Amino acid sequence: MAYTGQMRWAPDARGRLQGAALDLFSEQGYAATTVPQITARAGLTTRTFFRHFADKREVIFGGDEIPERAARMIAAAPAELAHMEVIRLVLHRVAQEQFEGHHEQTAEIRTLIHANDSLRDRDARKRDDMVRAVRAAFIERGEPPLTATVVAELGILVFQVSLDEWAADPDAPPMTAVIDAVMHRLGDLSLSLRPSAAEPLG
Amino acid sequence: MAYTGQMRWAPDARGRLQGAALDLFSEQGYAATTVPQITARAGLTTRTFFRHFADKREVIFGGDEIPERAARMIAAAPAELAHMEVIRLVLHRVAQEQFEGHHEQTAEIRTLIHANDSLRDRDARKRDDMVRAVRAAFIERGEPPLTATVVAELGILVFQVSLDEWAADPDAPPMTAVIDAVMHRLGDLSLSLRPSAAEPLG
DNA sequence: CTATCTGATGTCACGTCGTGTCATGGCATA
DNA sequence: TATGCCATGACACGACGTGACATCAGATAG
Repeated sequence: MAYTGQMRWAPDARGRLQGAALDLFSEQGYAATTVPQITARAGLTTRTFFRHFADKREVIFGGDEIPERAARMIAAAPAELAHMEVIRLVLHRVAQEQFEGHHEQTAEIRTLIHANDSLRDRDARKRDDMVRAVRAAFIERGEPPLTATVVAELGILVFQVSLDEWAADPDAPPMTAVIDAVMHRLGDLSLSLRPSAAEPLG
Repeated sequence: MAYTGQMRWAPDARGRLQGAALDLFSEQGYAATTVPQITARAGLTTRTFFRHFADKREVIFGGDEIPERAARMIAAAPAELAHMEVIRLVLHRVAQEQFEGHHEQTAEIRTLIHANDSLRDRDARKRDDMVRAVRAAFIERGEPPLTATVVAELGILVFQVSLDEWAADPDAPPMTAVIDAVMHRLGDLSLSLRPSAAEPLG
């Protein structure tokens, strides 16, 4: 299936590499696919692959703008909103704009990631990157560092759990609904952290 | 500093490799240290390194029994304890038994990890492994899956934030106190998730 | 005391990843 | 036509990680 013709100056080299990689990963698995295989299918050379992606995993994770967008949304959120309501607002918008309507593709990528330790590594660090970005945004809002840390961790916790729950269920409700469900469960659990709260535990 | 003598059958090869690696990492940095350098200092060969550690990073992360121990503690915890009190109990014990008294060494390792993306990757996946173990333990206790997921994520969130806060501060209070502080902050923040809670926000 | 077995280590060859460096080919612009 | 820019190619190379087989110390049996 490798192109023998002159693809060198065909447009969208990066996109061709991503397409070829995703195809091969689903055909043979991630580990069994080599970079030369990918570039052969895309009609490019190995060296060019590493000009577009820092390493083999980035062909899946590359071009993620969620941290920046989330930070901007937090900065633009009404000042009077409670911490976790800012989180809810941002997550809803990210869900709608980035994921809703791409359920199948998202599920495929999540499956791929969960099947390979090297990709799980990278996915877990991406989560950490998101936490850092959100934390910085809340500090920018004037929150004390520990509060910003915990809010950011909580927000990304909700995001990650919701994303995997949503992606794993073929008949899942809209991702915004999953987010709300996770946040509600979080509220239940946190009750026992506040002995002052006078509600009995379920 | 490389041993020229016959170290081949000297005891504790694994420990010698870890010691040599940690020394070299702090002297030259992680990325600049090669596996042959490590094995030369430990008086062994490259091949032997990879018999003891699956890859170069595992010389830092290897031999981590926290997930198993945490799972056993959860299984043994009194059935009437609220979710987050089980978490608090387990985290206190892990803090006391694994970290208290090793502040300096812990801080050094955390610094090393935070300075290198490849190690951050691995550290982030280790966190995910802990979440999975804790989640499984709560499911074993009879919790529904989503509750188990969120409890586990929350628990490990507290652990990770507390560990880094504690390690980063040379004059930190006991780690158990940091854990309690983080959990208290978590309770504050979660208030806004429960509109029914009648307390005003701080 | 010797034979044998076992497990850790050594030796060697190899494939893949990822980078440094310089050469080349298309395209735009003057 | 000349010039420069930039994406890509070509090549060499070091480091990572693995498979296969050889070797050596110590334990155990006879």
